[in-house]
Amino acid sequence: MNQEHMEHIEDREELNELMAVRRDKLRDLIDMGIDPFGEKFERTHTAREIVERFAELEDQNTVIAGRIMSLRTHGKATFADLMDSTGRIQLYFRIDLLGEEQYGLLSKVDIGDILGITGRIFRTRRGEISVEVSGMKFLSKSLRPLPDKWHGLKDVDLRYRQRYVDLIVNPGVREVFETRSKIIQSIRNFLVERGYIEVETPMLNVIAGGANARPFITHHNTLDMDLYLRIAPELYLKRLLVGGFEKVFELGKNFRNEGISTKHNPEYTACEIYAAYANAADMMKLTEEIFVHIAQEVKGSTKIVFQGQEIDLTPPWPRLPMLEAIKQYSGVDLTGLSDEEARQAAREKGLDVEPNASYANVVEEFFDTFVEPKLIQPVFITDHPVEVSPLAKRKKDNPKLTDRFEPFIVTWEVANGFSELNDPIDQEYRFRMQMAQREQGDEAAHMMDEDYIRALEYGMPPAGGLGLGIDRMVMLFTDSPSIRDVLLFPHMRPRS
RNA sequence: GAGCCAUUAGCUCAGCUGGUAGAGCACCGGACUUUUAAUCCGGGUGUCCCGCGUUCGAAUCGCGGAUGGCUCACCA
Repeated sequence: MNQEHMEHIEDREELNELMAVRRDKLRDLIDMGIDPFGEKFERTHTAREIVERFAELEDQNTVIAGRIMSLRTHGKATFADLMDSTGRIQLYFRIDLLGEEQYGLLSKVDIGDILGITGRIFRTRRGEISVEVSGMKFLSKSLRPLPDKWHGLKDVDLRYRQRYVDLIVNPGVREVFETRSKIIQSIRNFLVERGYIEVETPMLNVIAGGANARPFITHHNTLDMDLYLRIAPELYLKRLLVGGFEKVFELGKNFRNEGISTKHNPEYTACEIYAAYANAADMMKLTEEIFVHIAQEVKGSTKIVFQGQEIDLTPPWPRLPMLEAIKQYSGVDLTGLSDEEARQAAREKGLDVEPNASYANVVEEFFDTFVEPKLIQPVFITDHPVEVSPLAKRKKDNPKLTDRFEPFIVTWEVANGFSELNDPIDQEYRFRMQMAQREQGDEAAHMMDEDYIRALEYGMPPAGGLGLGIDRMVMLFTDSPSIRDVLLFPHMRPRS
């Protein structure tokens, strides 16, 4: 600890009283020759182990470490709660056991300090499993006060910006992210066990393809060229099917330069899965299996509760063609209508449609207005119009529709899949249609990807593809109403 | 991007029709050797989000701005 360091401790012009007091204690510890920021510390138990295995551990010595979450001083005895990643355990300090000097150090301990503790496991008169402290070591002095021990941190702005504090004081938050980890791990295990190979494809793209979305633009200095952050890995993964991989998946982030909402974050996690020689029907079954697998692993049941509603994930989920869903929920049959007829039908139902809206636009509008808000229990919406599905195979019996599906749960689209279009000639035509839309101002329409067409020209096996929205799945399984609750550091505007 | 709402102590929140800034927790001093939202006695620690305006006087009223939440739009 050099002179400069010591001077910085004094440098507290900006500090409020609470922080100044903590720095005084820090200084006192240093003056006593105690390092407030200790080193590697070997533990013998966790808080949870001590509680769960108390019968066999009673009266034994233990070495534990964690953060002090509360202090109750009673003169010559003090109680404290120590929290580690497994839970809390009570500490009991006595002056006659520690001696005056060691016991006196407690006056330098603040809520939030990280301590290493040696002691004997016992149960207090009131029945609380505790550790009677015989030795303590400062592992990290905390220089900022923690939020209210009872009310915690509620200000959502602060919770997201200072997630580290949120995690310390709101125990449920850690559980959400533990569940998130479990979900991702169980998807990975599920796919690997079935012979899928996990791959990584570029996130810096020359062409942002595989989805309809506006991309972020970045710049490569030495190449002096702009690049896009990927909006989907789809086109790369299907190049791998051309190359001979038959079952691949990628789990990672996509970046979309779109609005932010309770269901949208600019960067989000998706899992895309491709299986050669399969089709949309196979991928729907895979979707059901994955959801059931996760539900069993994290909930132990295929019935879950989301915001008070019971959701039954037991397969099979109904398959409902989009036009039938619209007929069912709006009473209007849009099958086979011309653009003008479709616009007329929309106006009759009081929908606001652009004068040049296409049939596909009208179908989407009907779906979003009348159908989507009703889709609470799991259902596959299938057979989307070809115009909004530029990478999906057309249906054999109706080339205006595609062999595509989107599962909906609690009104959210949680995935998207289809029989992959492997005809390079039709694919080139579809890209041209997309470019026409682009020219009409649709920034989210596909860009032409000549190399992808070239890949298809070598021959891609027929395949089924599936993209899972991981964040929404985590929301569903953790009963979280906002995507920000399942992202450790959701995107926030910087504070001035 | 639009509408509505919020922003007061470290945290959670009161603060009426404009009149010297409040509580609980936390913190500081004191008492207390099995407490657990420990208790008891004493202490209020503040850029009332920022700026401008109205007024004798603004946390409070008006205008502008910042950040956040919700709804809508774009999207997954």
